[in-house]
Amino acid sequence: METMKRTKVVDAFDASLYGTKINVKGWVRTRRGNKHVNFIALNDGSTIKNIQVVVDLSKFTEAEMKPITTGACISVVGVLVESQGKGQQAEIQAESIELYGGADPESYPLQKKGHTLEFLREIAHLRPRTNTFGAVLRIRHNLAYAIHKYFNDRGFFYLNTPLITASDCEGAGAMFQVTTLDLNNVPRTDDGAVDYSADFFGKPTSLTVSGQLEGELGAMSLGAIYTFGPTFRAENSNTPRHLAEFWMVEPEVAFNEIEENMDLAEDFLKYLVRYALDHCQDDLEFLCQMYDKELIDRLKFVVENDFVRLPYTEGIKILEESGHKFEYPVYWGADLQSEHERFLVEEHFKKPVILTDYPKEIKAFYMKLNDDGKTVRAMDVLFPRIGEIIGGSQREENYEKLLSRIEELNIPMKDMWWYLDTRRFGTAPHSGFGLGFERLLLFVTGMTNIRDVIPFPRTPKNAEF
RNA sequence: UCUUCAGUAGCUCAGUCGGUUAGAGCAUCUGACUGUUAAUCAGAGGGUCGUUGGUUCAAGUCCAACCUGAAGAGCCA
Repeated sequence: METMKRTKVVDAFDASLYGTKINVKGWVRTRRGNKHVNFIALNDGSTIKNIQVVVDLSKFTEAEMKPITTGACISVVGVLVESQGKGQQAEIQAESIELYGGADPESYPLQKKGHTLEFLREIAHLRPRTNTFGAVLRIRHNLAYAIHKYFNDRGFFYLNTPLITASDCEGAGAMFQVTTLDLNNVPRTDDGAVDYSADFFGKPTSLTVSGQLEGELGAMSLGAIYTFGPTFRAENSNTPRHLAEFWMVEPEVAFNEIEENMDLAEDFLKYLVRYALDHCQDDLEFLCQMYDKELIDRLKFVVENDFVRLPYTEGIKILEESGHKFEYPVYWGADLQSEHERFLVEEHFKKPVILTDYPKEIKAFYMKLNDDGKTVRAMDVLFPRIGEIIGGSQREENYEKLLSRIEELNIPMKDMWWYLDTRRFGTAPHSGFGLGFERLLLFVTGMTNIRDVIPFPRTPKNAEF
């Protein structure tokens, strides 16, 4: 087989290449035909499109063709031509084919017919070879890149916050413990407790549930930072919106007040959705056609319309006066349930809503108290179909007020002196928020289960791949 | 974790009132077909009916527990 430079499938639809000999490599999606001519649909992951390889069987032996089945990996050299058949622009007239690896058709689990998403979750190691997961994972990459680009272009610095933390009060749910102790022979102190002084860090440690507290340190020195990394929640949540390991984006900006925080969140979300529309057209069209006919219209709607900004108190009033029957009661001071959020976003306003100024009792200790003494400068961005996509706030910058909230809530702060130091030394107003990357991907791809927008989902009782 | 639904061929499903040999489509294999488009046509092979226990002359079917999956809820991003 002659050696020549490989052409990616995504680049093989260039009409200026017609008539030239090229080399493509990829995995066989289907092969069909008769005893004179075969057609191979070849995909290399560079695009959702397959390139059609036309094989004149008089030029190839039966032994050469037999292992070219769905799932096999081959390298093809041939002349790229405008397709003689309908259904594709270009095709390759095969001159030589090298088999890299066959795929026994009796045991290869992916067929050319459709599979359910549930079945594909059981073969997560192979599902990126499907159109759907190829599309989702290409969109995921593009949005990850867009996040870095957005912040970089605006002077934010990418801050790497720790994944292993010794603080047990990040305030966002159950944590996975990290230890090198022998669990079959745990060292004990005299009173029978686990002796963590013998552990790797000399104290109990966990996987982080949020980079926010360290992010605030970054904001109070570099001015504007963002984190983008994995976070871990040991909650026993079994829903289509929760993962035990997920990726979170957390910008934190010194001197931003809550209004500027909202401006940033809205502009950021619109930028990301616009980026996907501009750069992932083929993949979005596929997902739109196969799963959700209104997907692209909904994405455009979000980009083109202002988000509603609504104080919690007014939201409660709308819900109370709606006449709508809710399973959970609505009253001032109640945390909003999914049904309440959905009513506001999907039925009342019919567009994204930023809900602000929640009662302090239902929000985290670090949020800035309003002058009314009852509400805090929190903001949740609520999206249609997926609910809360962003949660954020202006942070309490006053040392005494922060300390009294910590005491009110009995938060163990013995390991958090470093966080309080930001308020002791050169404190300043600052704000930030957290965006669940997979929640964003649910919205942008139209997928309905969060396990289908991350390559290797981690959920209770599932860490197979 | 709670509620509901589901588990039958490699995949997607049907299986009546509990009844004697377990059904289809697709996939796979064999053959046919001179440009296919999830190709088409003909034939063949393929089953511990999630697991365990129970009721019954008889269980894929009824009962219980457990396992697994999904949807809704809670928690949250």
